[in-house]
Amino acid sequence: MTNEPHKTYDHKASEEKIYKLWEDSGYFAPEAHQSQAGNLESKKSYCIIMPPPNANGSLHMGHAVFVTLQDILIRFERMRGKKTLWLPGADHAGFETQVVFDKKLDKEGRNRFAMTREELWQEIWEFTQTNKKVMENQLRKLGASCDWSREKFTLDPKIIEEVQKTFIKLYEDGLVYRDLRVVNWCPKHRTALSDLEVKYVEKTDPLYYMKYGPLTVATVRPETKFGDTALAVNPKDPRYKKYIGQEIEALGILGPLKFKIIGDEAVDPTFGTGVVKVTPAHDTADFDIWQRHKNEIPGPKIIIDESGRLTGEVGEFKGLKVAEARTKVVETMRQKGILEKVDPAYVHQIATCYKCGNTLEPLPKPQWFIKMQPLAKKAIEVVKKGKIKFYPDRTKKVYFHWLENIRDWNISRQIIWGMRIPAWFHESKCVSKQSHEDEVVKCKEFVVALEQPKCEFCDAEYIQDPDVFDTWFSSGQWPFLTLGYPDGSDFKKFYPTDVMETGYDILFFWVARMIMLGLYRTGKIPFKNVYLHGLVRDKDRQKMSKSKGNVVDPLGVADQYGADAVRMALVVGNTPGNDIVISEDKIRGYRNFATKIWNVARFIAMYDKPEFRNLKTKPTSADKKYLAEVEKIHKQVTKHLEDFEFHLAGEKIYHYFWHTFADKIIEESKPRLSGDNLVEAATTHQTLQTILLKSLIVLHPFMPYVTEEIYQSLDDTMKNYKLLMIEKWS
RNA sequence: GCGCGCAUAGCUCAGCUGGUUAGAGCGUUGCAUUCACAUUGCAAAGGCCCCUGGUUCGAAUCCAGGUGCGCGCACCA
Repeated sequence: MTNEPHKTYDHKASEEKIYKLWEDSGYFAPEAHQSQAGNLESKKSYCIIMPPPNANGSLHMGHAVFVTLQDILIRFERMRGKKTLWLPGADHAGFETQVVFDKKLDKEGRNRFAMTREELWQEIWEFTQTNKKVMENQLRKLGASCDWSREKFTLDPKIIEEVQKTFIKLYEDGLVYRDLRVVNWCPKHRTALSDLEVKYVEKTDPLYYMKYGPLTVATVRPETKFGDTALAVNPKDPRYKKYIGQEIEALGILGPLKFKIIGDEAVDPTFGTGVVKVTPAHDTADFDIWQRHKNEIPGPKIIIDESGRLTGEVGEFKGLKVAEARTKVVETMRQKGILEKVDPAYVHQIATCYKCGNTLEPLPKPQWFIKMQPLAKKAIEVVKKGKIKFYPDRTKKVYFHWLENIRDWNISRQIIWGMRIPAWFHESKCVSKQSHEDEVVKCKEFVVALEQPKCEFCDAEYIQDPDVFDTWFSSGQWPFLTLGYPDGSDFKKFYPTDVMETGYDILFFWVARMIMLGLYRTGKIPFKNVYLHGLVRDKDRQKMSKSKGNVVDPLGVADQYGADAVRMALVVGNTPGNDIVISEDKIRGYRNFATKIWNVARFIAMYDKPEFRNLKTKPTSADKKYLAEVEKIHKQVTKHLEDFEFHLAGEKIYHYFWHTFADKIIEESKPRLSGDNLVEAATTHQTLQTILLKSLIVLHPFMPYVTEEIYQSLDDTMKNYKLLMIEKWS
């Protein structure tokens, strides 16, 4: 330290060097602990599976949050002597990545629908591999002490195989089924989406009242008229009771029509006219009505295609986009006198694609669904019994609410970037035929299996389902997949993991599904604790977004102010589960704190004298008081970290170090240090050194770089180990 | 419609299971200093702890209601 000329901590000179020191030491891996004598002989293990960032871009502040919090926990537990494993990974992020890649193609004037599956796959593969490398280095820069030797990618062959096995098991247990349903279809992306991927937005639209013979129907979607197969009323509605079971004649746009009128409880007599047109192909509620009246009325009549244009028996409207068709249909109805009136400002919620914001088109599609209720029941149970704890505790109410009302999960996606579904369809139409024993045999329509099956009865081939899994189906299994379930030794050692730390925005998408699928596949909970952090916002509490131009790039500010400063800014003042406010001012403040730490260390080193070594020090009562004080802070920080109160832990040590240690203790020590009484000076110096070391230990999980840099410059007599990273916490 | 939250200094927020003069950071205003600190230190100003009622010896803290705001879920055409 004495020959260190810099007056400030130079993070640029330090970070890369220090990270290399850590990584080369091997202590990111849990195994290293066993070889370390003394401190790290504990048998206790501690594991966090890192939420795998999507390999389709670079890291943002949200990633910096989880890196910081998880690294704090890992470093804390490592110093406490546990065999810590923080397992990193990356997610292929099926749909998300395909959307990002679509945009890239768009810029280049290309289109994925004009590419072969193989070409597209290969290009996206390379794209994700490049991103993955970038992200790995960004994680390093932020100081993540994770075990790179165990890094996983969701498309590793072993992982794909296990995911497919889970699907097969679900199928064999009757929890996966294939069914024709009206699904959430995005006409832009041309894939179905799960219910969670639907974003409802409020919209004001005209409500059109259309005549159907003697009755009138109110709708916002007159263009779906061509797909009507019946009318429905509430069976208790006195106005319409008499019509039930009857057939009415109506003037349609393309000519006269006949509709049967049915009674169904789902019809709300207070809405509109109390009469509903049943369009089973293009409305989920209508589809359900049809399901209940299958033998009375015709089934889905498709008049809108996958790109959101009119198709089928729609006359001159064929090929029009839905919005255009609506205008023209309304115009035609007006001319023909079918339109009774228009309520111009009807406020309602419409389903949109969470990615592109386009209106979703409900379309009937056969898809793979997971029956969620049995899985949800167990997932509720383990949390109710306290086997999994939530931080903050209130988040579990939200978790219960969702699980208690859960609906079946559509896991089919009509994209190519993802894991293929291990289902195989019979090539040509299944034909019944006579076997040699005059029995009627039937080829199976589909087979669920890892390998391509052979048909027992004919020469036709089974072709694999072109669809892929919803990405969350694979990430929902991430904890046990990454640990090498079922036979991996890591699985035996580290599962269930200790903490799942992630953003509250993916509680349903990810956390709940990990619990359900983890329980289902392994019979055990995937983790013991769930810690949820909030969304990152700017100093005006605005959501960060590129369009607002308020995005703080974590790597940019880390480069400017140091990773330690960024980490600290993400911790202090941010309570569990609440949104995280960050600003450059705040980061600058913690850069100054790093400088403060640096100078405290420099100051103490300045007063180090070789002759102190031979003196017997005599701690005064003031020294003892100071030492007790730092011990108390140490205890408090320990408790806060055990309770996942990062903000309190960070603030406490920050405040202590600056305003007690630097401002008071050091200031008061100055006269003694420079005085003539050597024993007094040596004692004082000794006390300061002890406090410094203790502080460095407590600060290390939060600000690993500057603390390690200082530790490296300390005299060996003070240290137990070569690295602060593995110093004894207490 | 159902559910979950939040309302504390100019701004962003801490204040755990109720207990002496309500805290931090940033900002503002003075003063000091280049003595380890591209600074830092000392000090000051600034709050009906949303409103109303209740429980209590005592409430920012617990309960009820109200008001305002945020978020999540939801197949009313």
